[in-house]
Amino acid sequence: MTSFNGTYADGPDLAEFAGLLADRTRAAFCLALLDGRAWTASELARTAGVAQSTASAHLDRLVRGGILAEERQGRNRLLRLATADTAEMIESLAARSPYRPTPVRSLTESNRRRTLAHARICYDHLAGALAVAITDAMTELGLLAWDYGPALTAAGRNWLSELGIADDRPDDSWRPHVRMCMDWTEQRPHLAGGVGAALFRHALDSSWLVHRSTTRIVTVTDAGHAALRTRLGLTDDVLACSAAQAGMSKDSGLRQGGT
Amino acid sequence: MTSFNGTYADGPDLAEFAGLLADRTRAAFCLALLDGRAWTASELARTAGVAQSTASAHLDRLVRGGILAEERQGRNRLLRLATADTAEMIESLAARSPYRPTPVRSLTESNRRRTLAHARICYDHLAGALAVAITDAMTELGLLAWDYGPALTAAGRNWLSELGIADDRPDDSWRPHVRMCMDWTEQRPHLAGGVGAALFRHALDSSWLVHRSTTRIVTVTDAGHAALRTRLGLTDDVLACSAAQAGMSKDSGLRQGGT
DNA sequence: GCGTTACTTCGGCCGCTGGCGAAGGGTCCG
DNA sequence: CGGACCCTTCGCCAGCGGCCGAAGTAACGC
Repeated sequence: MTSFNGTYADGPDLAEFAGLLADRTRAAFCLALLDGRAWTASELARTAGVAQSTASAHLDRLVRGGILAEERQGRNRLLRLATADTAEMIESLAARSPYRPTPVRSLTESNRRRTLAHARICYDHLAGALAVAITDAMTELGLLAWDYGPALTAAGRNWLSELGIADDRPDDSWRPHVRMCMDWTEQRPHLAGGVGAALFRHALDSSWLVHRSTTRIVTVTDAGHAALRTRLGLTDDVLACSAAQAGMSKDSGLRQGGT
Repeated sequence: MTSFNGTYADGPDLAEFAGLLADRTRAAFCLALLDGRAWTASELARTAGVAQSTASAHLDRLVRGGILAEERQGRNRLLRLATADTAEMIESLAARSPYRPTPVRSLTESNRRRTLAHARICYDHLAGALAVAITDAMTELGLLAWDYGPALTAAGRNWLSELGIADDRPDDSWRPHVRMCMDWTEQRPHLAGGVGAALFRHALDSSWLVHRSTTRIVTVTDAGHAALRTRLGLTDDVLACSAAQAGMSKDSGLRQGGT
């Protein structure tokens, strides 16, 4: 008698699905995979701080539940988020989730967080303060309009094609090509969807941004500084990693790392 | 050592948030509340088939987590989904969730499911086969365009204003006014967002549709039949509740119930 | 072939979470 | 004021679910 749920027994089993994400370890996997890469099982295990055996079972569940896709490569098990759509859902849940603060343990830790909050990868597009600033600037310049939900204006489409950005279709055609993604550090929307992804790809290809592949951190190159300043009117204080602080040495080191 | 999650310890606590929905009872509450009404605590308890004490604790958690909003009215505790946004999120999770079939226990049970799959309320808009058909018809007639994600065309805006539908802003202005909501019975998108809600409201106001308040079931009136046929070209087989079956007596009874 | 590496399976442990009913506190109504 | 009703608090119980480590299998490289 403890298990019978009367009227609403049939229908979608929301609890089961949500249960997939309702575990620290599995959630850590999904958040890590938000960088869009494919990870191996042991990388994920190490990141989440659990034994391989534990990770293995969790990964089974996530794959079976359709959240992750796996690909076997020899003795490696490669895991990625199943679809862009899935990433979108996880983002939106993450934005609603309470922030779990952890005491800062070191200076490098502090730097990591600051750079992460400034610009990071969010599956296939850019997130963080910089992403929000870009979105704001595009609105300011009349490239984005918000009247009927976020959309590119004619000027916006021109702007993109001047950059040589192919305006390709999103994989799921019924989903908006221009979409907003709630930024969990800024609690404000930033550009996502097909256009957001295309713009991010362009920024990487043009070496405006550099992505060090082991983390989600993205850094702005000198070329990126110039481009974003002239094309979007971004100011230096937005482009630099938040208020000038320690860690500039690291920053500048990374900045000249642009290919 | 069992609880330390290394690198990803800080950041959004996705697991905690997902945990709110990862319980049969709490999920049942949320799904029930998708009808957009405010329910009392005991109504919810009864629907989910748990003791009041159990429900009380669950409701605390859901309110504390920001999923539900509560309002005390004398000795009653009224609960509703916190925002339209919340409803949207729950819908989207429900659409991804596995369908949990339950053996059909009776004829009325079977009828209930059939009518629910045909047309039901989904927070502030219409869902079910009828909603999908309406969306398809609007696309067919060039009222909706999908090129850059779903949007109203100029013709669509005219069509709405001919109906006298105020094209009001959604509460969250950064979210698309025209949005698609994945239908969990049809597994195809139907119209939602501000426009979807306005259209549904109009349909109720004009007595095209009738909503019996104790369930999520919506039925089409004779006026609704006529209107949807002439305005959108819907055919009778879509308008009637799926393939002609038993239960017509009930149907016709409801249909003439239009105010 | 051998050792190494990557992942999986198994058994056992522990703690969290959800369940109940009984009793207690508000609120409403007659 | 008394009874009915709605909700909450409390104590207790049961079971699920996550964790680990050890042993087993499968792939790679020398």
